[in-house]
Amino acid sequence: MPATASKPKSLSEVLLKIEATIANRKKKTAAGQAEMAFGDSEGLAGADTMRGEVEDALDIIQLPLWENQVRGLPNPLARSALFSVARQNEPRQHLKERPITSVKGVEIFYTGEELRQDDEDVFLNLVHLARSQPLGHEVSFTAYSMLKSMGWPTSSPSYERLRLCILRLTANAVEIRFDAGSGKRGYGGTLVQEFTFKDEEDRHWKVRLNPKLITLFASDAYTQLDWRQRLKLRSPLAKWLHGFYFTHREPFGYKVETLKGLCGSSAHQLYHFRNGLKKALDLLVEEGFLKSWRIDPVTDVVTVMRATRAQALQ
DNA sequence: CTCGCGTAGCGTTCTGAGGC
DNA sequence: GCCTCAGAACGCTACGCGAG
Repeated sequence: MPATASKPKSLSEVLLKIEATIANRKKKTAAGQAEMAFGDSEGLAGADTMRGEVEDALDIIQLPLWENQVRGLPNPLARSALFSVARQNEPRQHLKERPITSVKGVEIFYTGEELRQDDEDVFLNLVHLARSQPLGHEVSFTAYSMLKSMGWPTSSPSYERLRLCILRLTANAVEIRFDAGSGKRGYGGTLVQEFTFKDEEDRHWKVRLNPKLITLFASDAYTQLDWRQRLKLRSPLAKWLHGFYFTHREPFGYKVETLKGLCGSSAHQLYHFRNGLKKALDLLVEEGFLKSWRIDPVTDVVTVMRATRAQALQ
């Protein structure tokens, strides 16, 4: 098997490679042109390799390099029921081209096993790991480190839970259309493109994300979520609200019923959901994310006041 | 020290009943 | 229609252990 040019692993490596290639090309120009004019096969092969490398390099797509204590969360995902808060012990539904409840300006159709907040945790973390290299390249990690970084226990059920989350994120089809700043955008595909569980040699799990995911991470399409704050929230509804209100600098008022739909709650009665909502909002105040909240007794509209950064850090 | 696994019991969440 | 509360279900956690 002929040796192939190794793929560059990071943006800086790619840039170095391009510089080296260009320098090399300049050196060879005079002699190279003469060789190629005579149909020198090595010269042509070299030119092809070089073109491939440069094309590869120009195609590089990389996520924004946010800090370690935050996670990049695409607004359309936070403002919809794609990652729902459904009861944990309820069997997950298999959905087929199901329209997902979302705010105005976001349209989502989903096929696959129902996704919940634990899937979102895993997805956010995979994207976080993937941000340091070009999208579409393999991301490698140990299950243990992944569990630790999500604050999950490292006991056997958690490994299985993590495996199933990645499986669900791989075996689906999502169609997202949303308005962002400069007009309508969209994404279609799986959330995780490919995975390998536990490489026999190094015990690492490997996943590959779809490069087209970059559409969801344009500067006006995603939010940098406070990860440590999210980790402290154990209730799925509190996690969802945290993500939802994180994408709103000045949150609008939403009716309890609207929030129930947006978060994909499985509560049968609205007052049951209202109870859970009150507890979750209290939790967000406790963690310093919200300054206060209120449900209007007449209109049933929920209004929240976000804490300033300084207040949140206290 | 990191990683992976097993298990008992706790805790969270939802539901239905009963009352207002 | 809404609220409170007790019971049920089961997922999650704490803890300990072993391997590398």
